[in-house]
Amino acid sequence: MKIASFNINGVKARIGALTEWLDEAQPDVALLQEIKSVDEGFPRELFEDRGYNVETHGQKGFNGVAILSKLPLEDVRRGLPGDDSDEQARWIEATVVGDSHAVRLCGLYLPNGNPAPGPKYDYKLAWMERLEARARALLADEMPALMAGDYNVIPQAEDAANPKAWEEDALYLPQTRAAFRRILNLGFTEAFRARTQGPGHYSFWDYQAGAWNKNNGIRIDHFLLSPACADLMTHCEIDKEVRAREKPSDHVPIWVTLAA
DNA sequence: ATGCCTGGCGATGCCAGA
Repeated sequence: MKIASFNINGVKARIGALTEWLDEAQPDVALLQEIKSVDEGFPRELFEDRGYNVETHGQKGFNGVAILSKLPLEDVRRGLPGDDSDEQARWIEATVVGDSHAVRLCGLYLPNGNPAPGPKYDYKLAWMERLEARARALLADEMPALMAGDYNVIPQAEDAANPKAWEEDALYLPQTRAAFRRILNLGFTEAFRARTQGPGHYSFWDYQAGAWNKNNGIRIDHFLLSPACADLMTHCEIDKEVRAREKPSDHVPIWVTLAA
């Protein structure tokens, strides 16, 4: 089972890039972030025509997440628990049943948090506390589970081409990285780092200042796997070349395969 | 030190992104 995550930076602006990638990468499941669309405006037929079931959790203008899946999506839940007043669409989860295992799939778009300090950074840290609580509950369920998406977290210096430039940034502040580590330390495996070590691996390049041409990137899109899910992982890769195409997102897809 | 580029909204520049 191939499961991909992709921050597409606007589904309507990315119809060409998104369908081209889907047709060639052929993921069984795609977790999408930043659809920037309300549910009624999501071009679901485009994906249904390709054999995908579609579940969205959108809002007007910003944010928004979706799941495309060739397998039926069961027990779909929208919104990260823990704050009923939070109106930002950043979390969706569902269960898929593979040949040998059912897997709980969570798609997330973690808040950016800039500028820090400030209310946006407070919201980011509070959101990460709620994420930790949900992560604990997923472990307690014992079903193989993963949480994938745009974490807006640079975990280590090696995950940025120029880490010095990020020292005051909400993506890399010590408190941000500590909150990310607390979730890993519950027992989650960061899929990419379980397979690939060393610097030079990125998932985002800014549109500005020639970041792509200079390979001035950061690695902020991640898959976190529960122990039962990590046991099933066979591959984890980043589709870097997607960033060089026409009218690209500023993020590229990351994917895992599971023996599920 | 700041903007660089892009999408969305909606009609004009501004906000948000990272």
